Amino acid sequence: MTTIYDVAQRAGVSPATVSRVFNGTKVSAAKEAAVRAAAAHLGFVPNGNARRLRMGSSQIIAVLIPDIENSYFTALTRGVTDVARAAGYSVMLGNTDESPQLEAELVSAAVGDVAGIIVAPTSDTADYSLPLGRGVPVVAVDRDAPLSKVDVVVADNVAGAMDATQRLFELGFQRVACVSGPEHVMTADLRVEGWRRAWEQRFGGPPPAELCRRVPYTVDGGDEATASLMRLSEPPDAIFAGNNRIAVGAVRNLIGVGLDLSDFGVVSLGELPLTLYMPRGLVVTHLPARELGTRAAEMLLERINGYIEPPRREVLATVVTHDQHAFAMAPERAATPLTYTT
Amino acid sequence: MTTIYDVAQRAGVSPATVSRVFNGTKVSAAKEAAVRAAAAHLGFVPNGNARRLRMGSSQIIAVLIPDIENSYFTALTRGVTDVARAAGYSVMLGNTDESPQLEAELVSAAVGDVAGIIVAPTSDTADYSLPLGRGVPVVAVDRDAPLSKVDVVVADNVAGAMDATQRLFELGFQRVACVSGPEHVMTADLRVEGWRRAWEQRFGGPPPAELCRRVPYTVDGGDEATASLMRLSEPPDAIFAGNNRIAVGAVRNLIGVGLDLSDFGVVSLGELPLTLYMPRGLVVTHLPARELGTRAAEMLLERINGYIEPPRREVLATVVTHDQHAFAMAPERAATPLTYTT
DNA sequence: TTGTAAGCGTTATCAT
DNA sequence: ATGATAACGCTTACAA
Repeated sequence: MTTIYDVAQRAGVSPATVSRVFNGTKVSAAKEAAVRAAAAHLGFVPNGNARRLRMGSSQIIAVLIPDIENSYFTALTRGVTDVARAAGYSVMLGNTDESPQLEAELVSAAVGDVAGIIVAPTSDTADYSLPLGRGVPVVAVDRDAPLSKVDVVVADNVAGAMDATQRLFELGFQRVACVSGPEHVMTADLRVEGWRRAWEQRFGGPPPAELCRRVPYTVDGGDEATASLMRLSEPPDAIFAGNNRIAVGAVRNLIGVGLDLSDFGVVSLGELPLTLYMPRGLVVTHLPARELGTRAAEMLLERINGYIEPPRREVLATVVTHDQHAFAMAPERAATPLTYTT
Repeated sequence: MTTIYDVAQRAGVSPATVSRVFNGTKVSAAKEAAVRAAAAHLGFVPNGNARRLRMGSSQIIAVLIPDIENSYFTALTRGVTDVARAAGYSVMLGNTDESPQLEAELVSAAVGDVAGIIVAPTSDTADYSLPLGRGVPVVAVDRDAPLSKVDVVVADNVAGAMDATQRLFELGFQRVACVSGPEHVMTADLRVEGWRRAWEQRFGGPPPAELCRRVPYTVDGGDEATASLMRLSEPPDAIFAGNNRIAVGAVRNLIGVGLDLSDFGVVSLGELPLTLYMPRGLVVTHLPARELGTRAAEMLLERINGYIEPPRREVLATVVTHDQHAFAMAPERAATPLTYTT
């Protein structure tokens, strides 16, 4: 392995000068040229570990998400990588699989390797005292981390869910059910809350308990919950789906039993990727996934750079973003899109 | 920052003993307990940079993909992370955005930080002599890297494309056009070749040049190419789409102009994510995305662990995988799925 | 501007 | 089984 000593020798300078060349410190043009020539000749690449050990900083940030195959988290990650790269940081990716235990493992693996951590907590009991204690800042994204004093960037889940549900009421549906994610997952809890509020505002009372289901954030979860809901003696005439996968499962189930989605309301909180058709009647509330990621990355970089004020909490509105993939609906439908944004 | 010296002092042992405890070397039970207690009390986490510097190895592998927001590459990445984690490695993620220059930047940034690199080359002129020269193994995935002697794992693109196109002919379509990715992107080239062969086998001669378009691997690319194709004096009656995004663009365009997909053939090489509806007439050839990732990771780990035989090249068949998200089609359709696998 | 030299926190070699 | 100690490759005072 070629080191700065090899380069220095070949260029006829001291190791310090080589280091300076690669760090932008002032060096005479002649020596700089010699160093660069020598480095190129020897194929020298600085040893990142040595550099980081010496400088005590890491230039890597960890991103821990529950599901790398969900376009929502993928868009979020894209936001992070863009900001990180622009600041000279690399991104280390971890898939927590919605498992608090796996998340904890990944966090402790990351500490000692990274300059900071961006995590979508898999549980409202997640504890980040380990990295925090080591001086590694943490930013929670998409979901709160109530037990730890960390910066937070989340979407306005209650408002988004409430608006989405209200939209179904406005469309004339009466019995709007809710299929949300697991208990103790913050986004899932808040989306139920939004649904509940819309219901109360509409009818002046709480919704029937049997109309609300909590399932994994998966297609199958949405499918099965929908099946179960439709077996009720008084089934719903519309479903508020807590995320995109659940929405797909719901639609899959409804189509499977031959239901026409123009007569049955479905709303997805969160956009669908690469959508070919938006079925008639499907309403989509867009979540600012990429912005969540960029904002989280910006806040993390501030912390890394020494910002020490008390934790901040930012709530991003569910923005009016025209989904470039969502308008492949039939022409007559395109004229009056049902796509709904808060 | 707590170091092994702090722990050693508190536990009344030498730093070496602390190191041994954390590396599984034999230590008396009493001392081990003391060390662990002290470490826990102080919140000690080993410094990865120091360890890696000393050991000369990194426990991190870089994954460089062209588009983190494409479910195909996301599934591939998932495969890599699973294998990597099982072996105690972390994954560093880079988005090359299909840009050879950006890819080169990410590669040189990764060298010196990682134990190995898995990359989907953005160009058939990609050169990996830098990492290779530094002893950092590289595995090319999804696409070949003909200029560098690296291990390769790819799908059988020619066969997949050929079979897909043949399927359209079998369905009775006559003028099957091809919309593939950019020139010099290997998968795009090979998929054109597969289409060409199917055409030749069907008609005994080469396809008309104007029936083949090369565009970016994007929805818009597929949309625009389709529009252009349909303006031909003799337009196609079916389209072979070189990847999932292009397929979505093609379908979007066709639906936009009011075409019924039961009368027009479209085949996508590569699955669609979270698909709500499979339009009648849409054929999907599945690519073994996750397997590509796991295999690439396995081969890379072998190299990292000292395997020094000549470069290997593995071609994965486009497997018979029933896409769990792709069967939400109308019931009568589900009975005779058009989903096609090679 | 340039060189010398002292660490950064760990592991591994050598004694004990 | 345990402890002292010398690297690993780099950055950065401090000198010159």
